[in-house]
Amino acid sequence: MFTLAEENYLKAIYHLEKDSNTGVSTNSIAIKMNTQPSSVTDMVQKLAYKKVLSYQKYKGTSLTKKGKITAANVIRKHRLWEVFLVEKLNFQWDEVHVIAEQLEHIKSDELIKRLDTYLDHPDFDPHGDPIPDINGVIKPTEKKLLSELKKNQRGVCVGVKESSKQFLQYLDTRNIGIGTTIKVLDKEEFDDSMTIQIGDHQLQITDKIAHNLYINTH
Amino acid sequence: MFTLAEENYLKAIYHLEKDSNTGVSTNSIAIKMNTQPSSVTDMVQKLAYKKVLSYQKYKGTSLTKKGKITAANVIRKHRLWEVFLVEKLNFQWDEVHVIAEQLEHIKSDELIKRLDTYLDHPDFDPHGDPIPDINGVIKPTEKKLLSELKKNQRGVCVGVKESSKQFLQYLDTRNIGIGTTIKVLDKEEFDDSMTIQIGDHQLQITDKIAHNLYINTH
DNA sequence: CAATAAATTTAGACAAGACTAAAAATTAAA
DNA sequence: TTTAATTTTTAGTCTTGTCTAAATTTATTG
Repeated sequence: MFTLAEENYLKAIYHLEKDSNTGVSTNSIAIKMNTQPSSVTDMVQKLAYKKVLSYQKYKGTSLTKKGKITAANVIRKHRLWEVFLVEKLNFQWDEVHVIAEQLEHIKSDELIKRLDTYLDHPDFDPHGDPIPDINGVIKPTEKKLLSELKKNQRGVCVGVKESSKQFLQYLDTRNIGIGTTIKVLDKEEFDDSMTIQIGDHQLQITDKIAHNLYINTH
Repeated sequence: MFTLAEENYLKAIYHLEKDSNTGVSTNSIAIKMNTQPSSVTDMVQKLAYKKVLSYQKYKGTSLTKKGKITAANVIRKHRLWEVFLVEKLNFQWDEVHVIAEQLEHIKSDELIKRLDTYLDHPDFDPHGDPIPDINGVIKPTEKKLLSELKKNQRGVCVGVKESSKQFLQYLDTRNIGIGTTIKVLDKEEFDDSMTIQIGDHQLQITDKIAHNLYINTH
């Protein structure tokens, strides 16, 4: 198993690899981890020995399959705990990161299995980021306008197109925010209005609203 | 702030002090912590410097007020998490200790405050042990037979007087076990039978049952 | 393409927390 | 009350993860 420090390095490298596509440099890891490059070199050599990443001196690193799965599992835990903190303990979505950084290192497969069940197998965390499955797989997601969703499709709100005060206020009073899960219950052909489900209550919205909300779906 | 290791020492010393009343010896800590006496000496000197315990060479240690509060807070977190694991994630009471040992070190006062609220301010953990309040105070508890409780009094099941197979099976089928919270809804003068509440359902029991269940109350 | 700049690694050190072996203090016992 | 046994502490070492400073490799640029 992996230490707390090792897990944090794996997570950082996973994220860096994700949005760069090339090998991850020592310096970029150091910046992300808020540490010195020399510390990164030490750790990276240790992790290479443990076969979770491949490494050549001066050439940067990239995670092996084992490394990716391990990292994705830490991220899975992080995001599930975030859902718990927001959905059950009523934290705001922007307050949970620091606490989830700690909770993600709790070691118990059974705990995470039960937590996932308890939260009803969420697909996204409160920031709208997808939650990897137990095998580290993240189903590909698409960012769409709510208006593009079909009847019975579900997704999570990840942003707005228009950001006028009035619109944001509209969303706020209806408890729609980043991370909110929305399901399309019905679509009216006539005027493109929709009936949507938010939490346990329904809402009728016009197509103007639906055209200005970005939704993540699988 | 305290490190994980420091918190574990404080917790161990707190427990040892509780059931001995005298100064705590280096060896007893070593045994409890599953470590070497020399390691204990090192740590105890460090903790003395931090003013959470008083220490004289060769004379053993005892926690200061600050030390006791710190230890009790770790125990508070441990027990609240145990309630969460059993009540919300449906773990068995004997499966939760190891996981709670990890969760007790999560640092966030707000988290614990909200968890406590979410669990409806429980007084006892699933083993029947009392949960200290935020100031580290444990309300004195009394172990009574269920039959001694008055109407509307609450308590938590901590053991049985009779332990025949039939009785244990009776309890099992009615979801009564160690840690189960029981509230007396009504007492019948005529035959000393009781109506009690367990979770969200009610149950009628005879005085024989009530005379064989030990209950912790405040 | 040589020289300078930037990135990376090595070497050596440190703090936390643990261990072993040996020394010192305390307690028990003959 | 002197010896023996037990407990506790000290001294020195180890591992993990970090750091600084110096050395080395790669990249850049005039």
